[in-house]
Amino acid sequence: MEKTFDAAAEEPRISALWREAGAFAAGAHARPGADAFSILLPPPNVTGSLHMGHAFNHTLMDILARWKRMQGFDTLWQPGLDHAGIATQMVVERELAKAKAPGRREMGRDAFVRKVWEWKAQSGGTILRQCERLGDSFDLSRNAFTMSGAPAAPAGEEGNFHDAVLRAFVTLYERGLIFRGKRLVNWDPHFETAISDLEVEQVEEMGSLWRLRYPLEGGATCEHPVAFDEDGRPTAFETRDYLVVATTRPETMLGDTGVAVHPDDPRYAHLVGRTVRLPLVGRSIPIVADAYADPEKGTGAVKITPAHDFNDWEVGKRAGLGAINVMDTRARIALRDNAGFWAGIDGGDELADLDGMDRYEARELIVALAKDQGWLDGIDAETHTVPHGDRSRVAIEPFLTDQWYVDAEKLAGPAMAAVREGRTRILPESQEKVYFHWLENIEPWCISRQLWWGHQIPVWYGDWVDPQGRLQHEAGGATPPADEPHVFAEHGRLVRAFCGASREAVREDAEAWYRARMGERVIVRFEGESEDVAGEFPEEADVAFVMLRRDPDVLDTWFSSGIWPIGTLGWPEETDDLRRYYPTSVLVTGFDILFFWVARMMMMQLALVGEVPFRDVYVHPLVRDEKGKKMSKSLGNVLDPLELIDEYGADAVRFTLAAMAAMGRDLKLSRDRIAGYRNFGTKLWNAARFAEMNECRPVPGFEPTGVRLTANKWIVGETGRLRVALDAALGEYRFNDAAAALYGHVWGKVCDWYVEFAKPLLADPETAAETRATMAWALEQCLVMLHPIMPFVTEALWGQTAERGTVLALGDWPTFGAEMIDAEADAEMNAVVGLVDEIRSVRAQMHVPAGAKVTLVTVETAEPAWLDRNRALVARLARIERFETATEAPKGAVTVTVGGFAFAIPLAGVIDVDAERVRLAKAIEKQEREAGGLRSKLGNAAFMARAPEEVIDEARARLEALEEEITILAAARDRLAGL
RNA sequence: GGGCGAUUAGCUCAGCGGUAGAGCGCUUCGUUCACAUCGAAGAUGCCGGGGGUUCGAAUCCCUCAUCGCCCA
Repeated sequence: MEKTFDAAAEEPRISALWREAGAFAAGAHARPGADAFSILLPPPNVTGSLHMGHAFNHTLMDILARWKRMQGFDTLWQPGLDHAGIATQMVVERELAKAKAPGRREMGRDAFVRKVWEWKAQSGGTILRQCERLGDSFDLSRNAFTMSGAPAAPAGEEGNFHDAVLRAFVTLYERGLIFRGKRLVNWDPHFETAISDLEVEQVEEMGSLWRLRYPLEGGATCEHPVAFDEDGRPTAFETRDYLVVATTRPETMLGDTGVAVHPDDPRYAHLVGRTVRLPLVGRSIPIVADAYADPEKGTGAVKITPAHDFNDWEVGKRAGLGAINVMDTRARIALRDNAGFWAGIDGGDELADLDGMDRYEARELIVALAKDQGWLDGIDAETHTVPHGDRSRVAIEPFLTDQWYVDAEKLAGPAMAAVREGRTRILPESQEKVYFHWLENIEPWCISRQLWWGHQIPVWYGDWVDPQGRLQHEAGGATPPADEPHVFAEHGRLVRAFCGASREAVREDAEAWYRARMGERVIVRFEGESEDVAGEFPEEADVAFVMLRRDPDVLDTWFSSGIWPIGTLGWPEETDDLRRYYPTSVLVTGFDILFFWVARMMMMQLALVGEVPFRDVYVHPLVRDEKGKKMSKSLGNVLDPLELIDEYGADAVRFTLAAMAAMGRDLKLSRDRIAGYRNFGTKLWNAARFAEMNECRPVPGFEPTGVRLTANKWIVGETGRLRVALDAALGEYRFNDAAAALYGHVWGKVCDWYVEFAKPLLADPETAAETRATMAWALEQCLVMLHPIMPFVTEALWGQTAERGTVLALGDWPTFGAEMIDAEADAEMNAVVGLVDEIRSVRAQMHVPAGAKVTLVTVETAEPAWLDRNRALVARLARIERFETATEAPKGAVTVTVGGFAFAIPLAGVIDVDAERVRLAKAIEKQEREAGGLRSKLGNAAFMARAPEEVIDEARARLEALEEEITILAAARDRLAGL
């Protein structure tokens, strides 16, 4: 064997081994009749590449999957990719621009979608190959994709996911849980699409607060304070014929439809109901009373632009103000063909200059005009939060449009109940509160996107026909009848919506509806279909013809990933997989997508199949850099997991992540830490190397509880202890405890002590055979139990140390436990360890040369039995040459105590009396401090009366042992005084 | 503004009612036949401040301070 594990060379070979063995197939290594353990890979974006967050998330899942698989559960780890609407469309558009190819608009929708599929075939899914480097054991034969089976999907992209998404939409639509509405949305002017609340990030920016003067109409005036007394009360006023409003967005004044003041604001009470004349525009707009106007902020009067601000929208609704949209989809001022804008005004020349201008240019121009025309009252610097699109990074524009919404409030109830009733657990518990808080305050979820890459909404529109059979072609401005839920106003006319999972279903539905209103001779066609109706009604000339146009929008990516749990298992078909693996066992995810994904999956699965999607949700922290900063490309502090794997090996990276995965806190990753765990792998490797050199090979039928030698019994017991601790930790997602238990066992027990104990035993023919077998077994168990966290090095050693019938990934997880512990062996070896530690410590402190051999004197008539039996070990580990007994410690010796026995080490000529005096004094002081505490405790009547008996007994026993040691040490100190 | 969390050894963090822990770093010693990606030994803590509950508090409660994060 080499001295170290060559991760770079071995890892690909081992990955291939697993692939060939089909080790990750669902159900591999399942016991007959085993329960299922299923876990979903949160589908990475098809555009993505593996970053540290994935590496962490995947490592935790892989540990669970490998552990459960080895335990014999019917394990499914379901992988797949997310089509990631905006992100992918963005990437492909960027690629097209880079290649100087025609852009999206030039090539048209169908061609563009084909391009995206081409791109996906070529470079999508890189991330899944990168996952192999990490050791992810998901079942790639079941790889899913959120766009599989979509109409334009090329060969090889078949699947049911598209059908499932449409089915989900139709089901929710039919149950009234999806609706269409005209309201303000968060509009991304860069991508020209609506986005949901969650995709908006609030960014704090330095900005200005502009004060604008709006002239009062009808001779109204207001008194404005100009001087104050020392208590801040106004003492002098000036009469003004204008109102000052403060705004951070002067450009939206073009769409103002009112000015609000607080109802209790004495300054303006008399003005409520009057009007102001909007500068530049010339529109008369009312002054309204609304508590939204904060008397403390600005001037206390606030301009109201319902079409461009969420708060103003609400004020406008309350006050009955109209909403005038003054921008286009790219957030440019749009006035020319804007009928709503021109209604009732004729406007000044400046408006022509503003038309078509970007919103920020328009802002500058309007401020300049205000200054020139004397209605700019002043400018204050102010910081404020500005909403930004999380993908585009541009300021979003509240925008009045028709969009599809999920009535999230109705879905939230069952999602909260499921957690409240414990059908789904969220861990750590603190995340439950976050979950509830969000669901309790949930707003309708905007799910339509004005994009091309995604699931096109399965809704078609045809002209509305009223119950009397009259077509409403030109019903401009008509509002949909209240009793008709499927009727909407589209581009100024009424349309009837038909929703269905297939064209056939929609055609049938539509035909039935139209025929009921217009007679049997109605032909329904989809846009793009032939308009030739001759074949169907050859005899009839007066056939009514209805054309259905599909809603061009696509669904929010999170709508489709929201059904990931059932969609990947074949829903809406009632598949065996669904029965077998649903609900999934656990979802492992970062808290950053608790709302985006987890809560929505809960809502959607409960709505669609009436059952929770997962039993447990383990919410893990985010990976940050060494300084605790979120890793980001712009900060340049990104640690690339692949680079780290190249440098330290996948096992080291995985172990580090597991070791740092304590619940509820961010984890800060450092290279030192990874190097440390790489060293741990080397340590294990060399223990195996030692075993190989000593011909320790697994013995078939080896029975660990049948060993005779104390040291062997001891390591068998320690191994049992580890299994219990490890399973307990993993069962509660305490990955860091699992990692610590393994580290402590392998390094602290096996390597530090058992290997050393074994050395003399291996040299003695009497004890060699049993020790070889035990050593092989103990190491084998280390490999097995370490495998979920460090799969590569353990698999390599597994294959190297014996002929195996199977890969370790499909090895059997142990079930032994506390019954393996032999209390006597435990006590004996602990005494040996204690003695060796004491002697080593004394030697180091007395500066005894490392190579020097010394004598150990038991200050007693006879040696304790445990020492007698383990002389060879102590001799070797503590460098003892001779063992003696004496009733009194020799002069010039140092004293140590172990298990109530006093041992002396004669160091005549070597001993530094002063150093020994200091050492003893220090030891006694420490013991006395503890003993003192215990004595006062035991002397405390309240403690004796109220503390549990075990605690009292424990304290007594501990005090007794302490006093014994103190006696010995004190005697040693007194003897020293004579020197 | 609302909510959540953190404050423990030089650093990064466990522990969350019964004797203060780990890794890294640091100091000293060591080329003993598994391992220098190593071994042995060692130092370092009023467990953020104050108050309370309790026989007993790093751990539970209150409060203050500081720092994060999420939602407005």
